[in-house]
Amino acid sequence: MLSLKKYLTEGLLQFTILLSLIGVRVDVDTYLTSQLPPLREIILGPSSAYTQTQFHNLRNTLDGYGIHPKSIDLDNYFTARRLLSQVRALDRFQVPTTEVNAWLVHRDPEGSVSGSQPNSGLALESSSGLQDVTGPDNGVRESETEQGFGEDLEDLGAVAPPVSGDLTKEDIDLGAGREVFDYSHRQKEQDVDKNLRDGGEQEDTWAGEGAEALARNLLVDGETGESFPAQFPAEVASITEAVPSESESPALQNSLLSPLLTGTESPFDLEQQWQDLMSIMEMQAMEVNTSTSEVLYNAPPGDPLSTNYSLAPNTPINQNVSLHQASLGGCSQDFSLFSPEVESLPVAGSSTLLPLVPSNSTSLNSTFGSTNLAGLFFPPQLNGTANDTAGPELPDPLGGLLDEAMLDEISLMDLAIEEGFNPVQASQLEEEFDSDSGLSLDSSHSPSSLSSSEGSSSSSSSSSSSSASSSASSSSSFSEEGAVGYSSDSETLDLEEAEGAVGYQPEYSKFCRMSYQDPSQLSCLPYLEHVGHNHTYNMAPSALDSADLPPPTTLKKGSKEKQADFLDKQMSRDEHRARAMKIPFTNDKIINLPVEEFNELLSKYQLSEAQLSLIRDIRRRGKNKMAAQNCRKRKLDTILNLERDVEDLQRDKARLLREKVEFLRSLRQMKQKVQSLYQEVFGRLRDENGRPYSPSQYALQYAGDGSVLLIPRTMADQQARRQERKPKDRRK
DNA sequence: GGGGAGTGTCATACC
DNA sequence: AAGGTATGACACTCC
Repeated sequence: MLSLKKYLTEGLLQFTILLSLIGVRVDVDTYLTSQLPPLREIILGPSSAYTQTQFHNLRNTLDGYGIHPKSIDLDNYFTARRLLSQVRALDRFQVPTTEVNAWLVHRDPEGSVSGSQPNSGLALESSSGLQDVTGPDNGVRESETEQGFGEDLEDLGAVAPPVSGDLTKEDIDLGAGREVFDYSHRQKEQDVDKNLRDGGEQEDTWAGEGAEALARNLLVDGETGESFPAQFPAEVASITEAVPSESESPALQNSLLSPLLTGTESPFDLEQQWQDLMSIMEMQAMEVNTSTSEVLYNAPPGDPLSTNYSLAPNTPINQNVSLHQASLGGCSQDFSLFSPEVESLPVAGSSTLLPLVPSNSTSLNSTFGSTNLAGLFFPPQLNGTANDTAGPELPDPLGGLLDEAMLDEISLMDLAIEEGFNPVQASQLEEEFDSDSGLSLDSSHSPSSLSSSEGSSSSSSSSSSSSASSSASSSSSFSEEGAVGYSSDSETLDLEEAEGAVGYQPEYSKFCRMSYQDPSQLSCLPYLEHVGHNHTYNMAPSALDSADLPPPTTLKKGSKEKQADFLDKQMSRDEHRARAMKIPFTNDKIINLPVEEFNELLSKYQLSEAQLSLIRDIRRRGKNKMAAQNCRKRKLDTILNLERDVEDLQRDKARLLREKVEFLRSLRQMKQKVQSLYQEVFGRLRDENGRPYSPSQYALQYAGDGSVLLIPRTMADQQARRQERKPKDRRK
């Protein structure tokens, strides 16, 4: 992490210096928002090849800003820009495209040196990243090495059906959004959809869940809802189209793969992983959706991306564009082809856009984790053609490059999750809890404290009732204990008693009711400060009139009279009624006295039937009022607790997902080690004549007892197929 | 003037 | 059975 920061910092410095040297003002935000790389890398993870397109996007966007393509500072410039975007992505769920680093480093020399290292990781990257989406027009088949790698990929079981690009797209892209966009195309697809009902249904699920969940996220095309999975399609496309046809020797690669991949891929439900990641994104979307999504969705009609795309609908996703092409300035046709908006646009007959079909487990596998695992782990030298020419010492197929690139991507994936998700969301949530702002404040302070005080007050109410009932001096004890919700301070009591023991001070009693004997708690309840309703609407006019009659023979309207008027206004309906009916005791007592004391009190006075009825109504209503308040507080408390539980669960889920990613990374490293060992052991094997075994004819088989056997490839292939069937059968 | 929030009240069920 | 509590629904006021 520290090294990464240092790296990025240096990049930023370079970027700044370069900008000043170039003298070009660059609107970084425009770049970043128009390219939208992050989620793709997050999902694709270790597929360094796909960052190539981003690289070209960088260059393409550069065009619009007037930097000459031949500028010698271009690479530095782009590097700086990429680093800047990485920095910016640190606080979000954006994965810096470190894959670009690997690709760039090895891609540049590829034009001139590729032939010298046909089996290196370079071949892997260039094949998957450059050749993959080569459209029909683009036709330039790249080196045989790349083709061979495509075959390798296919053998990994992570390859889409070996069909033409169009058909592949038809198979994969069943997105509803696309149908909306392209009705004619949709009509054509309907027949296909019928045949692919299962896949379509599953995709509907995706459209309903994934797209909806991610509609707020950065890379979701709000119109088609496919853009987010469209990150996969990019890889699917690359992988699929990198494989023009059935492998020449499928058995060979299958057998080769079997010891390394079978059994390790199956335990993981990659679709589930994908959905988990989508969950992460979804949660992340909760954090960043507002700003970025708007930027994305509100692209102006004249958006150069869409415009460019509409002008050349058949333009393939030109991931195929090589660095060489880009450096020559041929970037105009490569416009931001990975932009989600562009990818989501309907392109009739286009074989390049391959929106993800989750139902296509193969494609899905090829897109996430395992694909990358498989693809990265596949030893290029195991390719028969390449291997036959290889020396006796099998070169490390992936080498440090692959290790580095892959681990970079994985670590970036973690970084994205940790930096983008964890701090932004989890810490934010924690901050919310800690700072207790907003609802959390209410939750921790007002509701809970209220509820606690409420509970205590309730208990104190009952206890006060019991204690009051047990105590001899009911009145005093009652006043001091403050009948729950209607307690008044001594001043109020004095006023009440001075006024003939009628009513209480509603304004203050509201506070008391809310704070339950502790008005000081109101300072913690800002949302209660404005509460000052006067619910006297149901007061009987007669009662009001009688109650509001100014005291006779008072010539002086002094402060006392004003105070009396104020109190009159503050009195509740029942208080006015009680006053009108000349009830000889306060409503507080009526309401809060224990039954025994209440009855005792009633027995002390000669009350009419109307008075008794009113008193009982007052008591009933008063108690019900408190009950309603308690009920509402409980309700609010429940909601807040549920909210907190949800947040806790979300945090737990994020943590579990991070752990899952960590496990996947460990698994990948282990696979890599196994692969290295495999290559080392196989490369050292010699037949009776001292010659190395051909990987096309032999393979190493791991036995259950830990031993390693050299067996013919055909046999290994058969075993591999058997192992492939087992998980399927288990699922059934 | 409409609508949300807060509150009181009623009816009802339950303890 | 009476009293108390819980809660949905409604009405009302205030903002």
